[in-house]
Amino acid sequence: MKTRDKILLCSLELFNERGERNVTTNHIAAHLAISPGNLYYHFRNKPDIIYEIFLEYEKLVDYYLDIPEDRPMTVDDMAFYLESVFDGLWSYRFFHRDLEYLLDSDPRLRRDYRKFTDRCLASISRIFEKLAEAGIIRHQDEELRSAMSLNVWLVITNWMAFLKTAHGGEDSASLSLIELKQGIYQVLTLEIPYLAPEYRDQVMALREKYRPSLPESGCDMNVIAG
Amino acid sequence: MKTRDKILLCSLELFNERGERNVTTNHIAAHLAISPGNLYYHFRNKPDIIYEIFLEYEKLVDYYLDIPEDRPMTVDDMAFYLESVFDGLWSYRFFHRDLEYLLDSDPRLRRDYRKFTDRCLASISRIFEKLAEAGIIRHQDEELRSAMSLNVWLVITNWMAFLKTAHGGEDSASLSLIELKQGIYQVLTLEIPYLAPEYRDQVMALREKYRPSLPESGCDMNVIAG
DNA sequence: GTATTATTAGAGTATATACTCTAGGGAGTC
DNA sequence: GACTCCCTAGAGTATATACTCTAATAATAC
Repeated sequence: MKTRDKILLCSLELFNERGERNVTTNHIAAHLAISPGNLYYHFRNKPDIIYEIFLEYEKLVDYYLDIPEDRPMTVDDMAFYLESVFDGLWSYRFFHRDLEYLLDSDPRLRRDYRKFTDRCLASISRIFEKLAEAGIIRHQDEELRSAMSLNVWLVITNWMAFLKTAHGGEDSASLSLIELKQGIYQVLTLEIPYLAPEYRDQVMALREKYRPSLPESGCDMNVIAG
Repeated sequence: MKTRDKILLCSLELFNERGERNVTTNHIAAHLAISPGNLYYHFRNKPDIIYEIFLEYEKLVDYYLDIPEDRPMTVDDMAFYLESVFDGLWSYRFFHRDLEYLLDSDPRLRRDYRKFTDRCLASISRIFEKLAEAGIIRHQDEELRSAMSLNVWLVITNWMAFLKTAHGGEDSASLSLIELKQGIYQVLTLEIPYLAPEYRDQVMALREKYRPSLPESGCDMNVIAG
């Protein structure tokens, strides 16, 4: 593997584990057993590294949220979207943690991230539309659909922060993908009142699969180090 | 005003304006025209300052979310709760921005914040319960109510981050209380399907008051510096 | 008054952080 | 061999950051 790619991979790992704020370029170089000079040969600065990682993240989520327009949507599709998005969120979990600071440090990233959010919201809205076309949920007007999509986005992107701050162990590092995916339970909660009766049981069964198993909070049991 | 209180007030202002990460103890001292030694006479370290500010924030929100148990709840009460909570969020807006880092820096804060979240969730859930008792929304079972409360909490606490990252001007500082309160629109969106027919129009009218007036995104018009 | 305590100034320090600069190694080509 | 190009090492630097230390001043108690 090329040094440049090793830097990106290692940075992502360290950022995810310790948070971008706690990872310096010197840490990254040391972890790879290369010199700082070497790292700065490949990247002009830290925001450049982060920007490249964002491009990967963006690409992944765009791929996941590609909506096939040649066939109706199924409940399985919806489950797949949810699983995928939470997978992406997990793989690049450092990103949403320090998002505001990162965007303040890099105008390019701010611009791109804004467009990225817009695409995600549009995709979520389109998913709702296609779920309605397939008779899985009831039709909603455009305005309600976009407000709902935004709520779904807020729940998805904030679920991890909630887990890290309100639940779990002594530090925010202890968090597992399993717990993260309990966010799917929360997202499906939003859909409940809109479900068509014919599909209600199926979706409720899906939701049940993600029901949080841990006690509400204040307990460190069963927390798996991430 | 006592130096100690001045330090707290100035810290809060600077944190809110620039983000905790961008404000050093030296900045705070300089801004108050006092010496670093003086600041450290009053506070052992930076997390101590933040902890004290959190205690104020906690006290304010606890006060706002006190539920009167001697009378039924009204739609006006609900509006008041929403307005109040977003006011609190605005006054201490630095806090949720760097929450994860702050909690990692101070175990005391982590513990207290967790309990604080639990109380907020319980209050939200109690509000739903009382709204149902008053016939404003339909009754829901305990499990759905707590999942809904959690979604409300996620939307409330993440709405500001969304505005700062996905909308608005070139930096996350440009944000107004007006825009923030459009989060109320999002919260009320969650309640729509549960509204009792008799109250539907009233709540929908309330919601309409907070409808976002700005174009969806990618536009810098009308953004008021905060 | 004096003694004591609370408060303040301000220089100073250890460490960290992002980043630079120079020198050079290794591989391919002529 | 010499030239070039890509890559790397590693010492070094300017700045920032959180915090300390000492001495002096103001307030209060007796």
